[in-house]
Amino acid sequence: MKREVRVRFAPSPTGALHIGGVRTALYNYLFARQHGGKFLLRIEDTDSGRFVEGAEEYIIDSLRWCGIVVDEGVGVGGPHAPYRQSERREIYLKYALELIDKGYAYYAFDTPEQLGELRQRDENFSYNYTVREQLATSLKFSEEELSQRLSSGQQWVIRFKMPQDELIEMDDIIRGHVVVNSSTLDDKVLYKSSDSLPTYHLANIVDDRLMEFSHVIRGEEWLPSLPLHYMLYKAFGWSAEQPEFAHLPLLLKPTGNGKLSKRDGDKLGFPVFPLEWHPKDGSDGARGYREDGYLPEAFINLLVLLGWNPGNDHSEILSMEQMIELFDLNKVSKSGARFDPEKAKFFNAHYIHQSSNEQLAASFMPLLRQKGVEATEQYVTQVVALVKDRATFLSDFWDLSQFYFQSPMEYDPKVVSKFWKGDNPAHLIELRELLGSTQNFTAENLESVAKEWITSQSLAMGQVMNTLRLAIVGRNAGAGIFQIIELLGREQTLQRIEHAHNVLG
RNA sequence: GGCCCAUUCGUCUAUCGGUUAGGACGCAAGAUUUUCAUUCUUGUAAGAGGGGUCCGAUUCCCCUAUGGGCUACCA
Repeated sequence: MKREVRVRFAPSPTGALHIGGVRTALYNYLFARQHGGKFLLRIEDTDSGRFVEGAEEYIIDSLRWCGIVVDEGVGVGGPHAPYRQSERREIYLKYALELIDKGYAYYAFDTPEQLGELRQRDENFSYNYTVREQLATSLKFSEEELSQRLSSGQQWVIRFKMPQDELIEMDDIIRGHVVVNSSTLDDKVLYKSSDSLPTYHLANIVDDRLMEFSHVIRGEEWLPSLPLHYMLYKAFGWSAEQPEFAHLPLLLKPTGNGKLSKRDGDKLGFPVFPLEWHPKDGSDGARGYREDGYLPEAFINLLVLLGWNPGNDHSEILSMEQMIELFDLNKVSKSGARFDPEKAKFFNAHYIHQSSNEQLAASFMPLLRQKGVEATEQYVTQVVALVKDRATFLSDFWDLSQFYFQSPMEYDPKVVSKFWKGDNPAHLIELRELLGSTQNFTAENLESVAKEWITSQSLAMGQVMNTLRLAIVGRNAGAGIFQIIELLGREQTLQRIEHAHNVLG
């Protein structure tokens, strides 16, 4: 019997959501949608010390921008609410105590200072079966001493009693069968009295069970704690209901070694976060894909391919719908994926070229208004049609199209020295007359009229055309010159030629 | 150091033991073009090393090397 697919994205609100995290969310989402299941958002804020204001909103905004829809959880609610672990704190202690009752866990009274000392004395110190009987734990205390310590207000933690020399056999959808000897593991803290909060491990297992997840899809950094998680499920007697696991490969730096970090983006000139991040405490923020001019479709497309591929029978250009249809956890690669900013650009350029002129114009209008440009949506749509093939980012549009809205402020010196010489300026005056008197002011007609004239005068096509372009555009770039001229209109065209003469002589 | 995971063109990857090792990005060349682009065509470039198993290994096993992750009262 197959159970209902329920998966979750469970970030910790310790800062902006890294693109690796977005990819994890995306894979979870695709998996859920493909199986007609639910995608949940849970916030794991059990570390009061690392809480960052605004991080949760950032996470929600990022998912929304990417088009990843949360079915249940923080921000939308649901039958297992609350979904913020800090609001579930009263749940966890019960489970920790249950483990103590069953003999799978124990109280430990070591202070952080004492532990620090132990680690300093022995570099390889491990809190495990070799030392727990000697340390200040409930394992060696009499009941009286234990209750005395507990009631004295002394701080304690509950640790998992990792068994000695037991083979823990695990299965991972991506990595296959993994076996670890329990003796190499330590007694992880499950619950701490200092803030009455569980650690990740306990909260994670308890919540995953309570919220009835069928699969846990998370980053590879969690693989080392998978044995502990297996042991916890077993200790609670939940092994039969335990979710299936899939550990995703990490996202690596574009160059050099190590996993992608915030500083790589700063150094190499690309964003590591989906959205711009402004910490409320005034510390350094970071740029985002959205603000850099990426389309969300391009962003998720480049992200989905970092660790997964639809295979040779399919294009790498994938819409969310196609991703949902094709995604396959079994085909996720095992090794870390190096992020390639060049390919990111390719995807964005592609999606911009594919976008409708109306859509692009709509996102361009606000920027134009900011620049103080007055233009109708219809005109902007026509402009966009002519420039979009030259754009890689939404943010390229202004540079690419400024001359459609304003006369050239300056003329590219290189182009000037190449074409504003000899008889060219004089010819341009003649061409101006011609354009001024041409009745049918369309690109097609203008072009044939101009070419006919150039040929009849035995002039060099390139010389005349480029001089004209210089006067109209200011540099050697842009769409076909007659398309530009048609859009600009007769009056503006004649004016610009005249203006060029006035400025360039 | 210990434990775990990984290793195919520069990068992302395909290959379910037998292929001229395929695709995409990048790069290069060409075509189109009055400019800049777009687009199209072609090219470039790979199984970490060493042992096995097998008629046959990129594919399965072992060792080495390299890379990565974890090793907190962080997630």
